[in-house]
Amino acid sequence: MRTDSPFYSHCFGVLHRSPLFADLDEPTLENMLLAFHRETWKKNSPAMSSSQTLKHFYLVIAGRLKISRINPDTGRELTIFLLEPGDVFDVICLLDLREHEVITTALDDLEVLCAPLQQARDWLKKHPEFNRTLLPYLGTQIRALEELASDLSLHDTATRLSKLILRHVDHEDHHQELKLINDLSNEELASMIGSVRVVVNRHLIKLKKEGVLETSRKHMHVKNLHSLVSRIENHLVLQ
Amino acid sequence: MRTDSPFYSHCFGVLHRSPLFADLDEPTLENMLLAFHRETWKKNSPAMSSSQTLKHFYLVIAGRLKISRINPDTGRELTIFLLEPGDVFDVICLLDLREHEVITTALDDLEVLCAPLQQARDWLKKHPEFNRTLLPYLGTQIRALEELASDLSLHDTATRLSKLILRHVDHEDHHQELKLINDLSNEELASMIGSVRVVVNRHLIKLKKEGVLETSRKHMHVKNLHSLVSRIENHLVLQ
DNA sequence: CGACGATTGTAACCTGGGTAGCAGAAATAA
DNA sequence: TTATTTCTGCTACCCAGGTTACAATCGTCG
Repeated sequence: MRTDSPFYSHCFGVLHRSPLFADLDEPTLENMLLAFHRETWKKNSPAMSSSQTLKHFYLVIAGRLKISRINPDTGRELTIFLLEPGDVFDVICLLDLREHEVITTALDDLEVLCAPLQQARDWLKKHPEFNRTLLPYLGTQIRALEELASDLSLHDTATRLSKLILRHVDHEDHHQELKLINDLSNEELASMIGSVRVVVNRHLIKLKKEGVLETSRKHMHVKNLHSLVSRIENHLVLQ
Repeated sequence: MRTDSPFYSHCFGVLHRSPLFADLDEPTLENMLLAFHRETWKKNSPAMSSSQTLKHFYLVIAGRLKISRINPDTGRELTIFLLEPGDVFDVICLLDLREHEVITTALDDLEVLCAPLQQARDWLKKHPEFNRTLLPYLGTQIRALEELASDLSLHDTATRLSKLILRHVDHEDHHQELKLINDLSNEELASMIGSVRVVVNRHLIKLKKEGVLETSRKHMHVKNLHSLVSRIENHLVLQ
């Protein structure tokens, strides 16, 4: 990658905001960036295959990348991760070099940096500070997975949906818009909580009628945050 | 810990069979063992609390340790991990030093080694070879969690139970006994697949009637492995 | 041995959340 | 503009898998 391109400095900005890279010093970062090349995918297209992630390591620069699994018999899909700029993929292959069978989908026009997987593993050895930032990053990923699993088994769909929304409320924004997921279809939301479009739609309508949410097509924002919270804590299912 | 005790050599044996430690050389292992002290819990008692795992790092030497989550409203439990000798806990705290709220239960009389968490983190820095073995270990943990989550959302209880059994068939043993879970109650099995005793019992009885399994109280072994496999692949639900 | 707790077998019943289907609205393409 | 696709809203229906309850059986411990 050329160091004088505007894209290069854009990448730099993304890295500085990523928990994985923010702590690294400039020379290390520059060194890493040079090993990457750029790849892109169009919105709503399948992205890297599981054979590619065995050979290459990706860093999301722009757009969202959905990592999911599908039951081929029923067509049901479960979103495992929803990656955003600053995230890397596939961390599991990085750890054990074994194939990781998942479906990847570009939810937006996607821009990633790509380096040989072995290269990334070398960084782990050579740059202990990268190792130091990777471990907490792994921690949050594992916690997210564990939360997903236990929610699926311990909570009903209404609670899971409320938790999903709550987790993405932008507290900085005084309108309490949702970040990352505010433009997803009911179908995509369903995939994130391990349910189905119709059910998500049912619950969303109920939440709207009760004045908790406001939605227009592919957009939603929270009107009554407090009610949303108490609904999760008390498992309230009001009429 | 004293290096001349029989317990010490027992620990050595466990470590040599653990994927996490098998690759380390003798001096490193000895060095690590010296930093540990021994702790025990009685069968069926709650083990370490989530505040303890923030300060200490544990290595299972004997007995099984169940890591689970509970929905306090319903009493439903989901087993997240079932740790056996050679496993360590809590890897998530090791990664990010944040509290990890789970329930731990000793399924047998439990013997663990315990070291200060900071000590374990130092090993990661000082012994790159430990780091090297930890990463693949993390990989298998993450894969297990991901499998759990997607099974919960994409497969029915019959399939999940069959997969659980299949995963624990001891192929070395020509009787195809189950390892690790062969003496668990229906209740515990249910917790492992995110279901409920009655449902697990229903399916087990069906499997027995069809000659796939044989069970006596708290014990089971597979009679027809082939049928079990095809039942998972084809999602067969025979009468 | 006898009694008590834990586990398993079985039945009756109920409902959350799934499937199937369609109409209308909104976005997108032609 | 019209045509086409993608979404949302809504209805009717159905069943896997949950709850509850109880009897039978097994272990084990005084």
